[in-house]
Amino acid sequence: MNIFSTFAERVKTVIESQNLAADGAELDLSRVTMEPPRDAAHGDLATNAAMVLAKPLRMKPRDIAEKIAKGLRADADVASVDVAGPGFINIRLQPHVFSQVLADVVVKGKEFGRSQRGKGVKVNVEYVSTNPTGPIHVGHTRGAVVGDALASLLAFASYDVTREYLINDAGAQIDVLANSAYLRYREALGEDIGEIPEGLYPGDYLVPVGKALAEKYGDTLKSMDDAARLAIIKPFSVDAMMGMIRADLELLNVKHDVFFSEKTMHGKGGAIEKALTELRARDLVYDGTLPPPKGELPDDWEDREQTLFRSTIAGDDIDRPLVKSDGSYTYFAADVAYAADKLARGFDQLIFVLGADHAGYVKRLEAVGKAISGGKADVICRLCQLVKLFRAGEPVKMSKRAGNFITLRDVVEEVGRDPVRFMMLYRKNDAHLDFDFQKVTEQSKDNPVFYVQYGHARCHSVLRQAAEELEWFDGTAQQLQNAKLELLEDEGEQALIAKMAQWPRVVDSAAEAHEPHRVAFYLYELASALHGHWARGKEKPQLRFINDKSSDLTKARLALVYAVSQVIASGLDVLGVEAPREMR
RNA sequence: GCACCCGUAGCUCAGUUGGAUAGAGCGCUGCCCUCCGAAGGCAGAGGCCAUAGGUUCGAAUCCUAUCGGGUGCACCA
Repeated sequence: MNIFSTFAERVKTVIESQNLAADGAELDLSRVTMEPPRDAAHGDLATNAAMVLAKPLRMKPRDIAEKIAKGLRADADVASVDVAGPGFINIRLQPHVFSQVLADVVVKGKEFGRSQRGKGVKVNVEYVSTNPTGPIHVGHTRGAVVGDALASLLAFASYDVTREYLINDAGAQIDVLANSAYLRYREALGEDIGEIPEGLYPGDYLVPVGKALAEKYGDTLKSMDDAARLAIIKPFSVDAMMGMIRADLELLNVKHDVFFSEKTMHGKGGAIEKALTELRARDLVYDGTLPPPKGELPDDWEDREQTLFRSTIAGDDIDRPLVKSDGSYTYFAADVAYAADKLARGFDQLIFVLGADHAGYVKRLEAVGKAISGGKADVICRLCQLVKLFRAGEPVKMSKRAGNFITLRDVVEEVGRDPVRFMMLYRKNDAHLDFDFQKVTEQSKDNPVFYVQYGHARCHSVLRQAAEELEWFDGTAQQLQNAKLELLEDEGEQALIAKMAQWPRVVDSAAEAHEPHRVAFYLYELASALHGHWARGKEKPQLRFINDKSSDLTKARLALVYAVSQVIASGLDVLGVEAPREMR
């Protein structure tokens, strides 16, 4: 039950029933919103309806507000309505409405808050997509977490979500990988390979790959010609790297449904060729020349006719080349074919979670999606800004020298999966983020991860305690479903219920804005409301959840505590963070 | 040179899609444990929302310009 959307609908019904427009014209009510007021003293709900309608109706906002208020007062769920400020309509609800919300949470548990926004919409979310040439670098951690959480958020808003990873297994970097692995293979056979030459990957992670090659093929690879050898080593190394990458992602609880190989689109009669032929027929691909880049000309600039994609018709700065001077496809050609493939699979939205260094690709990706789908599909790009690493306040230096870079695995193994995930989501994705190894593992209120998880654990601590102390309670939610929730009259209790009532709205708006960080901030607020109320029980023992005078009151409060635990757990689920029942 | 992102308390950041007196955490000051987890809570001080214009009933939010920080810029992946 989302009280904001239900009462927004009721306001609209009131407006329509009053025929405010003199000429009976249709009113545009799309801008009418229902929000929690900034100050809780104003009431439970506030709407801007009167101010939004002032202009089209050519009436004073406060006059409209009074009319709408009159209509709302007839609603049995409404306790009082005030018109305030420039024309806000503040609504105070009858207590039974909040009892209903709480009862709804108790019944639905973690399903409370699910939104129907995305019903019937097929969404593809692509994230991570790092090159399969080594372990995942720490720089990709944020995109991995944001992409994964965004996908979960959309799924919770009932979108039909596919989580996808593009394996860039076609380019020149795969040759480098194979050559590097070959070197390690020779090393495994007992050769002294000395320093790793410039231009090859020096990392230790290729040592086991070399050994595995030696075990499987003996020394037979050495006598082959380059082409034959590469044909064996390339897929072998890519598989090994992807195995490592998948293990890294699993460690961070990042999931994908589809791992899509770029290589499968190349070659004669492949997806790229087919896509380009088809797009040429639609005049989206043509042969032409590009204007030279403005400013400084690159040394090797060559003015030649090439195969171009008409991305400018959809807002890109220039049309983009599809074929390199050596006749092979550009990376962008693969992007085009890949987008065509996704669209052919029926996706309505293509979402890309990218690093900030890929900001330059946003326009062309959007252009590709728009051009190929004829404007029917949405392309949405979310950029993740850089993460700066700190250790106890000191910046962590990363040198690019051999093997001396920090990997995703390093970070997760040092601080744990939950702190990494939560902190990566505790910022707007396009804002810079400072990540301090020390701070994120601190078990104190300064650490939001801990603070929220502690809130969940505290709830379960109460439920455990109650199950021990009370004969009639066995700790299950079923026993709380008939609780007399109207007994929860304390302001702290009501504040908690009101906060939980916002959860469906948070899910809805976060999904719409593609901003999973809103969930993290909401959880912090909810945990804060819980901790605050808890402390009040210190000063006023009669507010404690377990009340020795009234089992009815105790039961209602246990229902409240249970509900809070469910909403926190539900939010943490979306973020992919564990909800522990006790802290250790 | 061009494009995109960012500029909010001393620090790190939110800000409900244009709404009411701009909010948290840290740090600072002063309080609260015979108590279901003090691993917590309460209160106080702290602001020209980078700057200057504009749009309107109303702007931190939208538009333009300027300043400052970041990222990227034919055929790389």
